[in-house]
Amino acid sequence: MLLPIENRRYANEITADDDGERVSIAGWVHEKRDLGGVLFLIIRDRAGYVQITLQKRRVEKELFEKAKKVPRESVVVIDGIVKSEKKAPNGYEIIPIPGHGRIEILSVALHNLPLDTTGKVGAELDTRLDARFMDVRTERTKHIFIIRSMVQRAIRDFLSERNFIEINTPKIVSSATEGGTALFPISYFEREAFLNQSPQLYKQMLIASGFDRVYEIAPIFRAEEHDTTKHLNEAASVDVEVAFVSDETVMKLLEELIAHVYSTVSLYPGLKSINVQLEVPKIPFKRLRYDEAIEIILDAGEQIEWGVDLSSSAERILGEAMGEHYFITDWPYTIKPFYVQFTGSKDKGKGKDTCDAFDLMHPRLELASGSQRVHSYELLKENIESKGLSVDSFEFYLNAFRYGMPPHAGWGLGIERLLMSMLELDNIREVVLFPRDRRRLVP
RNA sequence: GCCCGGGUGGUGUAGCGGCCUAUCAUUGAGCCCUGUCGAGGCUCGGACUCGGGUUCAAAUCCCGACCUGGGCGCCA
Repeated sequence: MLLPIENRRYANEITADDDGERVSIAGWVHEKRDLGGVLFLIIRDRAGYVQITLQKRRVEKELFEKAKKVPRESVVVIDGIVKSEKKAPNGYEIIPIPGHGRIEILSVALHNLPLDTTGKVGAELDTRLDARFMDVRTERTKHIFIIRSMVQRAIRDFLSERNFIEINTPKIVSSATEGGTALFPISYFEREAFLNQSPQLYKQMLIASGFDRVYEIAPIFRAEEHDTTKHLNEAASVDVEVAFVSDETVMKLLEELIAHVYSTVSLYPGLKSINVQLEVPKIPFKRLRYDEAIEIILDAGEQIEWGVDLSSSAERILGEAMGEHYFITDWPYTIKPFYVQFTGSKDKGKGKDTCDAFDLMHPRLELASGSQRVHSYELLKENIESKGLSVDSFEFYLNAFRYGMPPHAGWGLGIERLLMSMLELDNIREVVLFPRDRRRLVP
């Protein structure tokens, strides 16, 4: 390597004040502007753009020709002097050093790029996903994924500050977590196994281990054939479980987490290239009981019976009525999983048995769901049986409830849904680098 | 899984029976141009998803396959 590439500066580490300094820059050739006697190369790195200016009269002929011929999106290193220049973008440009000046091409890009990285010509999502590596070179997409990283870091910071232990649970499992969703079967040596739909059972088992506050950020897999803008077959979930607390406590934790994530992201300057105005939601979020939600939906003229899950249009009606984040609480017991705590007395006598479960809703879609859990071995076993599931296949889980299991509550939050709702994106695939959906397995 | 749209140069599009030897932008090649920042000007190259059918004539109409966008269902 001829150039000091490892001491290179990022675009945002140079200013007009560095006038006269010798620097090296490494990146992709974003644009070339050939004016005949002067040639501008716009080099893009992770942090931004730097203009390299070559004046035909002042540089060696070979260097000028080389710069003129370098294909867009090629990777180059440039060694030059910073020159303060009002006419240049950002108020400075890099001038290759006379006599020593050099532009080294580290990797030549093919032409006929799969998509335009400058934003002049758009591309459809499908085209972008096929060439995702190049799509991430565009401003908007790059910032979406930097924000995704910020969000995950903010969540980890928030939870570890509150004394949570980050855990890792298996993604290859022997049986379904809770029924309901379809699982992907895989071959595990001589046996059949599945990809995990949720860490639910394992995080609860760790509550019995004495880790009284746990969380995991990990993929979940759902084999549903849905093909919509808000579903994925592989998604990322933040799962939290807390011992010795009620559902109300974990709801507070959840809303505080959401507010924390929003306020962290709202400071990010890259938001403007996604064209979104981020308002930190006010907490506490409104609480809406399931029966109140049903009233609102019926008042809007939509047919719905007490005891069923909410349809997409029902969710929309509620979203419009609420206008901001809200919780739906007191769900019918029959539509929630066996590990959810039965409320018991709240609606006694009405034949409408509820449970201590909640969903966190954004006006556009559901973000999270959680509950107070059953911690009695007997009750849990009974629930598994009454939901028509096999007690035998849950033995490994039930065992954890027989030797000292504290009361506990928790939730699972979809990271992609949080991101798409926060960034006002129409398609959940926008926030996944390499999404897995009904049709897409590559790249 | 069901219902409704759509597949035109690398990308994004116009055209929707004959005027298509297919529009425009961007990209690429070449030329002119010393301050561009969506640089500009001129020249050139590059496409009708595939298969079958209707018709004197198909990018255009019909059928099938594949791909794709949206809605519903399922689901988080």
